[in-house]
Amino acid sequence: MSDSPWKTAADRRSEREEKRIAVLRTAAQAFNELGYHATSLDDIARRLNVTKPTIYYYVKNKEEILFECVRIGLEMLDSASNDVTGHGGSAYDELVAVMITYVDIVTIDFGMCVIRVGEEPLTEDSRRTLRGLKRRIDLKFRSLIERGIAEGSIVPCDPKIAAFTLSGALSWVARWYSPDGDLDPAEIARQSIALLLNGLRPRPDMG
Amino acid sequence: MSDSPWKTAADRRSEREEKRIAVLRTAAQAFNELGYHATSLDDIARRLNVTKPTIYYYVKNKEEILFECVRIGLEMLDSASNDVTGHGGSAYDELVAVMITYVDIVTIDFGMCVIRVGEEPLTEDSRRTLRGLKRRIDLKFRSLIERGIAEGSIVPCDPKIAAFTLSGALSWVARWYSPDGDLDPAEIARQSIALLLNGLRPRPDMG
DNA sequence: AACCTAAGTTACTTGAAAGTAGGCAAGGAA
DNA sequence: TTCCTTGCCTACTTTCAAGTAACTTAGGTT
Repeated sequence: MSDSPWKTAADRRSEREEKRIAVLRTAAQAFNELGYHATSLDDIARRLNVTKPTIYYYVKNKEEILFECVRIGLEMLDSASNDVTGHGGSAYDELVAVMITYVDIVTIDFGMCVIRVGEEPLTEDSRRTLRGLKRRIDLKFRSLIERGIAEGSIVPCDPKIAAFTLSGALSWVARWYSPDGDLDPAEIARQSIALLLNGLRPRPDMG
Repeated sequence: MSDSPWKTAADRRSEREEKRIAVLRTAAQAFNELGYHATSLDDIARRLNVTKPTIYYYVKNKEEILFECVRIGLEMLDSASNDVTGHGGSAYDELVAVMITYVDIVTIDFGMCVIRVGEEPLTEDSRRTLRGLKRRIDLKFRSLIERGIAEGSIVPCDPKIAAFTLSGALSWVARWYSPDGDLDPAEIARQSIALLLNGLRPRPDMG
């Protein structure tokens, strides 16, 4: 690692990439606070201490910004759920691990953008691409549930509806969670997941 | 009931009110399909076979349309949850009944608008009013849960997080449910609620 | 007959935000 | 030195949908 004050071409490329990510992350935060339409490119630029045309130096247009935010959020969810898989645990254990990381991701910028903003403002083309990603995540949930049912570690149920119900309960956290509130994401995740695992009805067994 | 072809003043008043509701309901459907911003007043007018200024004859502006759609949806949720209460059942039974009607409501126009569109496009003033209504519904869930815990019909848990988790799981139905799909709302409600009540973990007891 | 009101219409204004044209400064390259 | 590229700016155009002005027509009222 040289500490030369001069930048190589590679340095400049990665600086540019960092700035692009900063644009996206700042936009994601603004979208999450104000909504997509209520956020102007001037707003985003102001938060970055630059002007609007600078934004266009890093991204094609506003639509691309949202598309990328949601795509990154979905990639995070997808890869997190893959990382957790195949560590030799039961399907039940893996599902729990996936659920925990799911909450972590949807409570911060890109992940939150997936839930709060969604793909509604995008063109049909972009939506199709993102739906593909969503589907992969959904199938991950379903297949874990199916495996769990087969193993006996998960109660028999319709895996499709169960997957929607779980992801719904966890996604919803992104809508009401506030970093200023008195509940931190880890605690929320713990309790919500406990409810989903054990149900509202008391169990005679204490296991 | 006279069948005179002439209309009384009361007739005309109620016809006007019906038309206003038609504007709101049509708008809600369009909002649910396309989103608030992607729906122009011209779109709504076209669906009603009139022109845009006609819409303004029935409502003040676009914001009022959304406000009313969400307000009506929330009123439906609130009054449904009150109707169900106090029939002498356990808190658990009442909660189940509330959950069933909750799904019914959020899968059709005004109710769906509450979840799919939300209040993000509104002014802070309107949002405050609607948040008040939402809070009442949330407190209904919480108090049922608290009562259930006290009675022993519901498992001990944090009522706040539990209420959010339940309403989240059920609200999410409004996001993926499609009338064209092969799952009808009653079936969805039955299965999701069963999962929330019993949990993912198998129970040794078959009760 | 003269008039009013309800319920529409056509044709316009307006405003906000997306997106663009073109300039300028700094820093390395020839 | 001269020139090119990068990165950012000021100032502009464009677009699109919300909202409005002012007319029309049909019925009922006096």
